[in-house]
Amino acid sequence: MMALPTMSSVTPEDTTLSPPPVESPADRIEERAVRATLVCVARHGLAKTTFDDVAREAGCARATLYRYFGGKRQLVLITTAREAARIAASIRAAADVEETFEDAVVAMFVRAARELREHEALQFLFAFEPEVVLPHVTFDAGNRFLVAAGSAISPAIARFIPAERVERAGEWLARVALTHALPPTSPIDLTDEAETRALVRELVLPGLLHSEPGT
Amino acid sequence: MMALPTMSSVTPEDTTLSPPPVESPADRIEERAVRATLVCVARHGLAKTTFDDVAREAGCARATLYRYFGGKRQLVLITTAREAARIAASIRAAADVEETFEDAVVAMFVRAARELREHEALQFLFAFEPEVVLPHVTFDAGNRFLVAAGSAISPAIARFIPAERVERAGEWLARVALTHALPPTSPIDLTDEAETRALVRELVLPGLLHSEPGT
DNA sequence: GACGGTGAGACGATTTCTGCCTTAGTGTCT
DNA sequence: AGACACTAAGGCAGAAATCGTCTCACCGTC
Repeated sequence: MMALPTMSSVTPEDTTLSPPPVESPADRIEERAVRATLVCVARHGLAKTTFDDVAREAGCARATLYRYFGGKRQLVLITTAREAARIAASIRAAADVEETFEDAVVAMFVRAARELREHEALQFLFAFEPEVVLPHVTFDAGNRFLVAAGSAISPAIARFIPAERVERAGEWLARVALTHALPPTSPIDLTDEAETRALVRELVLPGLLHSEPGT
Repeated sequence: MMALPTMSSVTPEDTTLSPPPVESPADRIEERAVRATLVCVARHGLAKTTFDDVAREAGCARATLYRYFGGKRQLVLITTAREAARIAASIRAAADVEETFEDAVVAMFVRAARELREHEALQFLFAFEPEVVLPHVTFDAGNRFLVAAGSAISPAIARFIPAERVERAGEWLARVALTHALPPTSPIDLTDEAETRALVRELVLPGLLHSEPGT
């Protein structure tokens, strides 16, 4: 069960320090709306979440949300994009503090698995509205999701891999991570660092460290 | 997160053995509907649960539910009554296997706390729709809830208490249990057997074992 | 074959949700 | 002070859902 997030007491400083800490009210409303969307989806599911719910949870009027987003569809799209970017950044950050390639890959796998497992909205969708998410993480006309995920993590492994193979390596890492992180449950728990290291050492790294570039 | 209960594979035998194990289809549908209601409330909350949802979850047609129950209101009432009876029976059963009064009281408290904590539908309501449940567990024109709860557990303590004081004792035990089991959280975790035993020994039993009957 | 019970679906009535609008209130800038 | 930008609150009409009831086909039992 999740804690009740009282949106009235929003802490003005966030953990993001890349942009200057000034926060325009527009950013705060957009931020609150995105958070509220996630809270509502985690609580009621996407189908049962209304625009009213999000506005109430965000502590603003419906009209304000219409001004920022065009409607429920766009709100969900923006929320999804934001969450994807946030998770990708989190995964890259986990890799950036590691010294070796193996450590970086293990850290990314563990971080990715934890981000997914602790994501209450995503968990709800996987459990009760899989038709909403499954099409996006499986075949969707050219593996757009896997390609995007691979591109997102490629920067984190660029310092370990020859440039011409970074994209392929990133896509493959994303593929391996997804296979183990998403249902159906795999025998390996990617949130467990030791298990993940064994997997990475035995099965993942050998495929990435050989010298021939492949097709 | 809860497991996905596939209602299609309903086990024909239940743990209830008081009535003969024959189960008419009417009982099975009513049983499925009650279960489905709890599942839906745990998943979406009471406000967002539609009659359609319950019918789909129960694996039967909406018309069938209308035949058994008159509508959402009655369905919820019957479900509530059934759950209350089930939990009360569970609490009594926990007491019945104990030898001493102290053991019985401790067992009832622990069982009650666990029933409440593991009750996903109830947890959802407390967390997100408290206005639905709070009026019933607090002042509701004569403490109907506490009186009912006390009467429900009185049979389990009748063998330890003089008959003329059983009702008052049951009502008081229910009161103490509720104070600690419901939010706001108390320092004592009633699901912890040792903590509960200390509470019972120091504060609960002394009030019940003195000889004068009170007003 | 008749019968009772069920699932599936259609139907209007009602309620809710959506998207857009106006109004009043608040804080900032000039 | 006054102009201005922005937002909360709520009204409104159309769209969509939900509700309650109905009919009909199907199926197992008698």
